Amino acid sequence: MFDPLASLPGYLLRRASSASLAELNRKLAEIGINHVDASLLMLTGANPGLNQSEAGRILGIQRANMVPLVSRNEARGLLRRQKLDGRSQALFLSSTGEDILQTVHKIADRHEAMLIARVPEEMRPYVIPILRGLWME
Amino acid sequence: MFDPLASLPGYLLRRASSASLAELNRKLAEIGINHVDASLLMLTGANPGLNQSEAGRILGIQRANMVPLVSRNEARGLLRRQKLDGRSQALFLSSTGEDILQTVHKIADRHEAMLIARVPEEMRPYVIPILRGLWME
DNA sequence: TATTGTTATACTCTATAACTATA
DNA sequence: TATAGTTATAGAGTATAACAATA
Repeated sequence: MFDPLASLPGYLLRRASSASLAELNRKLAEIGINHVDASLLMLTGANPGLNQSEAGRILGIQRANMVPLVSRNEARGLLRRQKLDGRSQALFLSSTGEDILQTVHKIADRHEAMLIARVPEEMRPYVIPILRGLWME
Repeated sequence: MFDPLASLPGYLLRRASSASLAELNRKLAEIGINHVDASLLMLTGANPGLNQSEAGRILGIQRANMVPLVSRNEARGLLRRQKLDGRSQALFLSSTGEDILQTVHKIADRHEAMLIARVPEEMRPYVIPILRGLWME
């Protein structure tokens, strides 16, 4: 059985991404969130007060889809919204959110370490530059 | 604005994969198929007569989800099914399927070349080994 | 007993269009 | 006019459970 896809970077990218995501979501399920929630918490933790649309642009999530994402994390008590002006609202972590973010970082670090460990040591310095290159928009 | 996700291989993997996939699907739309159809055609072209479940296992697609995938490509006249024994059926490309596969290969080659071109030249030899490493199952 | 193909279904993710309120 | 947030909805992708027929 020959797999002609196994030498295509685009295909490998998709399979690697999907496997990594599934594994990360299994880990994050322990604290009741998924990888999208985690990315929003990490972004908000690093940029308190950014607004919802900015967060969406950085995360590649459309305005309309930010609504249920922010709402459920607010409902969980992890995020809060604060009116910036009449139309935009700033996002902040609650104190519970700050605590959860520590755990998120631990889980993410463990996950990233597991990923990188699968790459031969001499190639590891190239992982991030290569992935940044492949991520074209 | 600081993006703490931009240095996480797992996150870069996801964003790179999603951007690459969207671009590939735009190209494949010209011939009326998507990346999953393309992967099935390529696999079947390389392994005529493999059965539906085998194809699903290699492509990471569940049995149940192979049904509509194979059906629509059969309905398009690209694939045909042939009874192997009472329960399994072998997959083959039709002659139209063989023709379309040539175009698929051209599109895929163009896509992969575009991807790889975005990686600094001295790092290109590491792209496939790194992605294979990151693809853990 | 395990496997193949199938159906039906539910759930998540993402995309689009339209609306309001505001800058 | 352009932007922020929102609602509603449609489509695609994926996951699960169950079933019949067959190895």
